[in-house]
Amino acid sequence: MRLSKSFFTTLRETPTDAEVVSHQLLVRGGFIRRVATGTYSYLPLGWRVMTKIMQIVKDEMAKSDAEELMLPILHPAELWQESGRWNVYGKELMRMKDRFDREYCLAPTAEEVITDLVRKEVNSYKQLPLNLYQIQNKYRDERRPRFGLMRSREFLMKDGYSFDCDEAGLEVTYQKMYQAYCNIFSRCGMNYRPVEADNGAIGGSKSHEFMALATSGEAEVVYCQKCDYAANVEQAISMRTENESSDTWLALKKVNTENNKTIDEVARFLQIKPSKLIKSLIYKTNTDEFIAVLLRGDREVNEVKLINIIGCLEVSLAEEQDIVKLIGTNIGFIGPLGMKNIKVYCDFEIVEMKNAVAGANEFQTHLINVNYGRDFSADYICDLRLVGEGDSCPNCGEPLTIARGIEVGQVFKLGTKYSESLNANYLDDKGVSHPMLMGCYGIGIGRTMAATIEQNSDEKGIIWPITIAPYQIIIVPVNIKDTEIMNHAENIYSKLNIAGVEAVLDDRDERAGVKFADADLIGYPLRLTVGKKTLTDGTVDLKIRNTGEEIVLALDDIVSIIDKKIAELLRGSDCLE
RNA sequence: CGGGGUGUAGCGCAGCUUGGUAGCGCAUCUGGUUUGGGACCAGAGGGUCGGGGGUUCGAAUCCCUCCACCCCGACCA
Repeated sequence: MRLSKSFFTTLRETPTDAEVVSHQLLVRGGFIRRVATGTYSYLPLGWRVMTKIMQIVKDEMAKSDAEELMLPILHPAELWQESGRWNVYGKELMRMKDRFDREYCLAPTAEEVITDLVRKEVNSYKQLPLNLYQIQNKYRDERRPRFGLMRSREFLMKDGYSFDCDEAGLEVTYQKMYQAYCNIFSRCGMNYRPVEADNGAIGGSKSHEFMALATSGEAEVVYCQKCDYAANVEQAISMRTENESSDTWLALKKVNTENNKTIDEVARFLQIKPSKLIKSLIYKTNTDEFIAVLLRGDREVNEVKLINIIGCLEVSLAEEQDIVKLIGTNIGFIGPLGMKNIKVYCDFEIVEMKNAVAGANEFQTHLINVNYGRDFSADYICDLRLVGEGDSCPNCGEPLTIARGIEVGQVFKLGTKYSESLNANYLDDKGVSHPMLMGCYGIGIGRTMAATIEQNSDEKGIIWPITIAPYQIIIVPVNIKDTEIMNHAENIYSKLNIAGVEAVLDDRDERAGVKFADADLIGYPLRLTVGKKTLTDGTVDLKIRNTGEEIVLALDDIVSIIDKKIAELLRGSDCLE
């Protein structure tokens, strides 16, 4: 490609509406342009990167026996009603009607359509397993699209779906996809970590997310530096603390705590640690049911765990007026003793606590020497706490670390969730009908591109890993009006093309400084400068973007040395974890 | 959906308080001089001041109302 002929523009200034580096650099470098909130056009440069990522995906899918197909974006409401998700998915589902008032949605994911396809075509165990995928736009009416390509309403996603005869088969497929995803993100030069994840609205039994580690990430990841434990904080568990003391139960006592309501206030007032308190919270579910949650004073509730345990869709802290009506006391003095007409969910740690402090369900009053088993009980004892930095790893007991991450991919075991609701069955070798075991596997292509930039940039611009760079090398003739220099540049350009190197020639009538600045901004891994030295010494300068290293090359060595450098960079990206 | 903020040329902004018919830098176009890290000189083009309504002799500026966009808050690729 010659830049003079290319649809290519860069901005000198950072657009004010872009907050994170990936968004800023994608816009400044002329990779994307916004069309409306959460929707973007991909300019030629951006689309080249997207295509590179897709090619890696396709390559790894082919190696894992997954076949590519193409499903529609426009889905009829009937299929979503059949699976039950038409009502469950909520406002994120983009819904529309045609001229006859028939209802449709724009696909946020495609379990319904693929399951419908497979149930009609597959009857026998002999046709299984199947692993199918597509790469196509998806639509989610996000509450708040932001950060450019990181969270948009329309986005390109690779979504794959597998169909197996039984649990064992699904496990094999799942592991294959897991490995394929590791390969894909490694080849994209990404610093990522697979973590245990919640299944969320898609449902199913087992799931891993692939997190690109980045401070701008919206997700929190918990991991152990000693062993391989890693999980989304929503899902993370920690080793249960042992019974801290062998204290004997003391007599229950009531104390006046004046106007001290919060855990910190009460702890300070009574001169005890927050961990000696029992935190009592009242939640309201999406079906307007109230429940109580008991947690150690220094812990936070993991609402995702709570939702999964209750089996509802949403929870929120109850309003004070509802609490007064229900419990008979104000926020700040709620406690587990004498709680009636309300289900109590109690964290494991509460059971271990000795002589704790809790609200007395009485204004300005707390109870001391509260003990589980003697003074109160709960309807459910379960793990409800949000894991924090320094908690013990559930596998090895070492302190856990928390980091931020961008979710670039996720693999799910769906089991029979969709095959049962949509009747996707097969006959086994005895003629008995069974529902198929499904898995689904997604990668955000644009998000992968953005996450790569979050991890690879400097003050000058992007530093693409060579595997997904829009071009491998840019040739910069310092002055295009000097025909000798231009002849050399053209000559080198065509030689590199013949050698199969992805090269771009900056033949714009610009000063060298402008071209260098643009090359740094775009992030080409290699840059070759052709100038006066080429005429006098017969040499060109090769600059490596990620190291800043500069090499002087003789004209005759260009192709061989560049081949070698590219091979080196390719090896480098494979070595990343 | 709440809270906060912004809309003036392709991009970044000033002007608005105190109404008088729009300006700066970059980019673009023409000519010239330059040419290894975002050149210089001279000239030029480009805006229904987010939309609509109102007040006024007169509105970018004051009032009303819509709209768009961005940022912060219990969600997903």
